[in-house]
Amino acid sequence: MKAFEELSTRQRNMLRFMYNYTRDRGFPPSIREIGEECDIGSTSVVNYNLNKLVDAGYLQRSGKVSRGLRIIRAIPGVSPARRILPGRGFQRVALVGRIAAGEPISLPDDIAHHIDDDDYIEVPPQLLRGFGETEVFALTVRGDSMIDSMIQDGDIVVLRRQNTADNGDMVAAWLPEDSETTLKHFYRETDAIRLQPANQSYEPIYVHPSNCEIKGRVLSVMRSYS
Amino acid sequence: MKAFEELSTRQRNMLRFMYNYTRDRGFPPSIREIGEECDIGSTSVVNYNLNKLVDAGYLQRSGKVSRGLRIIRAIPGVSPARRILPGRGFQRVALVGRIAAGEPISLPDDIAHHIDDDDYIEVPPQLLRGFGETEVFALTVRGDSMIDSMIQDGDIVVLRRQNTADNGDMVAAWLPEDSETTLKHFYRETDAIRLQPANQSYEPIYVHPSNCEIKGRVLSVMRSYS
DNA sequence: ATTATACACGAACATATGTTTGTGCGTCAA
DNA sequence: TTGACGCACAAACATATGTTCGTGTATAAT
Repeated sequence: MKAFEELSTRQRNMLRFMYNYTRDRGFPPSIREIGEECDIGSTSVVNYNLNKLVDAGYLQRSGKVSRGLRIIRAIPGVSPARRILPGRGFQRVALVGRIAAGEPISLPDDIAHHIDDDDYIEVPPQLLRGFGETEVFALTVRGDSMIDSMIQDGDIVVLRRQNTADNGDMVAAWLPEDSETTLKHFYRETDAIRLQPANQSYEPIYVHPSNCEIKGRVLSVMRSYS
Repeated sequence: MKAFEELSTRQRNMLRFMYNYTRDRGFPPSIREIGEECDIGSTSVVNYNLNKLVDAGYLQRSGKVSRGLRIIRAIPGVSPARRILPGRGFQRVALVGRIAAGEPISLPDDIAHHIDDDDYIEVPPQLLRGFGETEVFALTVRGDSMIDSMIQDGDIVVLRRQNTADNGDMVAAWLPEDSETTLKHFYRETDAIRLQPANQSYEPIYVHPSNCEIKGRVLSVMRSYS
């Protein structure tokens, strides 16, 4: 159970490479691929150091099977990023921008296209309500203008991309006439749309349907205190 | 992009096997292993159906590389369980109870002892601020009494167990004389403690230090809209 | 009947890949 | 010196594993 710093430079490089490779491709590298990347001429040297890493408690090996490697201990200097297997475990959600009262929400047309980018946040399953990675996105809230909806500066809101809403839904709405973006509970009245703050001590807003573009439904909010 | 139910029984079995195998061993199965498990006599049949799964949008294949498989779409009926790669990924946090204005926070003495229980919530790393599983716990907020601190009924607050606080910290405090629990920003003044709501439109509370037991520091809040 | 298509089988093939063996080069202790 | 040990290299070896080919059997469309 050696500490990471006690490993040789070569072994640290190998670990990092294996980690990144597995994260990016979904399966571990072969011995020869490790050698190539870490400038090791001979496969036996890779094999030798792999066994060292097993002894040090970082690796599991399955004998005789190709790519039979598994990193079983956290190593510094690597980013977790995307999951190897999809599922209702944790999901990465594209953090596509920010929301503030005075500016429209600008959404890239194709959220799925965002997949290759770096701006991601990991969201626990309870907060996703069953929706998939591609239909969900996240925004950072800027300013205190959403305070009547119990959302403050720095909060991250997770939304599902949709243009309609049911009564009672919390939605992100763009009000063209007011040049306002807001997060409110949606209620369709006979002649207007009522946007109801989450905090009872604030008054609802009434807008004409033509002055209310729904951008998405709010699924959840995450806040971190510094 | 076929739905899971449109796949043949054989293909569904293959997907599930690949998923479980990868989850349990850390790397994908070989073609022959898939065939053996799914009662397929010929490797070419496995190969054929793997390509079908690629067409259906469930799988990625890396040509010529052994075990070059990656499941890229969630499939029903499998449990995520352990992560393939270790890391500062998600952590389970004990959900030890609830907090409401009228009742004290009751914390089990040993949070670590709670580990075997079922009441857990998974928290993304950003919200833990580097603290470990044993020093952190979570509470469900009941009632609207924390509304001045931008926290509403149903919210889950993650706290670090501690009895002191620095100025500006958001803390969970039990006020014995008032029989009140509250979440506020903590400020030590010359003669009293000021408990400042997060929402500027509410007034601070001043209490005597003897009437303020700090239970923990609030690290983050999670909210899910139904 | 004919063609096309989806799916399945077995066998042969090519090679990607883990394993082993022999050797050499340092450092350190006896 | 000597020997042990950790680490590295190259080459040969054995096999695990992806790929391809020829064939067969249904079912549906023409």
